[in-house]
Amino acid sequence: MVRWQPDAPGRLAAAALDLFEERGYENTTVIEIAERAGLTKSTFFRHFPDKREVLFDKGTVTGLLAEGIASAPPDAGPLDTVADALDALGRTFFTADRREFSGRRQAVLNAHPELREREALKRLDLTASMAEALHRRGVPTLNARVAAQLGTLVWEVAYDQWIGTGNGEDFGPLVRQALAAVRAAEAGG
Amino acid sequence: MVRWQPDAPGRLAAAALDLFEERGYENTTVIEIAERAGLTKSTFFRHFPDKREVLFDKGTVTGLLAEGIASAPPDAGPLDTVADALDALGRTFFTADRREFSGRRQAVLNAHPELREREALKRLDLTASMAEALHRRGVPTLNARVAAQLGTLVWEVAYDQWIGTGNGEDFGPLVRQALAAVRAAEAGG
DNA sequence: CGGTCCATGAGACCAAGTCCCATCACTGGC
DNA sequence: GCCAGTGATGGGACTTGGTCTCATGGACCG
Repeated sequence: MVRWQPDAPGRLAAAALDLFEERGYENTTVIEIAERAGLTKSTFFRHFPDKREVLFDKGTVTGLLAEGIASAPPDAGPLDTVADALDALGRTFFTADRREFSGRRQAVLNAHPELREREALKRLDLTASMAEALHRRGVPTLNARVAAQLGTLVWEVAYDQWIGTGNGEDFGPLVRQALAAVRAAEAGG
Repeated sequence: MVRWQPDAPGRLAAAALDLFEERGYENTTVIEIAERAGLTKSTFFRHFPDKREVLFDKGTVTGLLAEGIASAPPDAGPLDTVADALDALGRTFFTADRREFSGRRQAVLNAHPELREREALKRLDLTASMAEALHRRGVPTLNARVAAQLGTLVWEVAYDQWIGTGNGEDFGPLVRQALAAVRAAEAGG
């Protein structure tokens, strides 16, 4: 008989997602989230810096992406490097078992301005960290920023597809497909 | 003798910027901002939906940019269209007399995560509205999104230059210069 | 059996944000 | 000149997010 149920952060996140779906973000209290997870407000704020953050994970994606960029083939161009990193990220993070959760989460994020705002910040930081990682590979600053902007777009397109796809398609092919589409649009635009 | 001093929102914004510079965003209370402007908390929240918003203006930039895109020469390519719109925006909004204020404001934004977060949301919405405006001109969705991403980068680069420039250079030339640089980087990346 | 560690609980406290009602100068009609 | 309506402001109660400090009690180790 254990005293504490395991994985308090995970239970809090699950409870929060449930409640946000049921009553909406602003009609859900932190205390209610904590209670549904069998915990208290104190414990909630010990695991998450604020209410919004309960639906985000602490920089793991950013870190993995930066690693992926660093360890891409040295002769790859900037945008291919980013695509490689996204592909690797998909293998370790956007696995089939996470797809349903990601879809529910994304729907909630889209529906609530406060959460969209947090997501916007994450995306900005992600783009900046991609550019920085490319720069560390020797890509000139502005080229790195261009590739990061386009890479972010590739990511958005692929992620939307991944969530929307009914048959559980893998993330990697979707990335490559999105990359090709963005390149075509770039050439034609 | 008038009862109310004019331009309450402006006075609140000025007071807020002063106080954020002096003591930092999180060490400044909404009540203190209101008092410095000779007003009260009630009035503050009547003019701004929340504390962060006091340093942002209500969608005027987004609106002007969308207009600029709609009224660009019909034969211009997507990215040129965006650059045109940025140029027009510079003439009506980023005027020389606003440069010092913009610089102070930007320094404060950069220094405080909560404000950076709001800025990130504004930027995301701006990019989305650019893409939408381009789409209304007949640009295919993905081409529009690519141009919006690159246009946002052009804007960032030009805006940094504009703020950093000591001799009060006009916004328009900085936009064209940034556009050329981004295009060169795109070709070389 | 006893001490230490660590995740949690409890509750006071402050500031952001909402809401409702009072106030008071200005305006226009009579 | 008086009176009613309008609109920006003030005041204060109230909820909730977020911080902080201290207490609790099981687990692990000797």
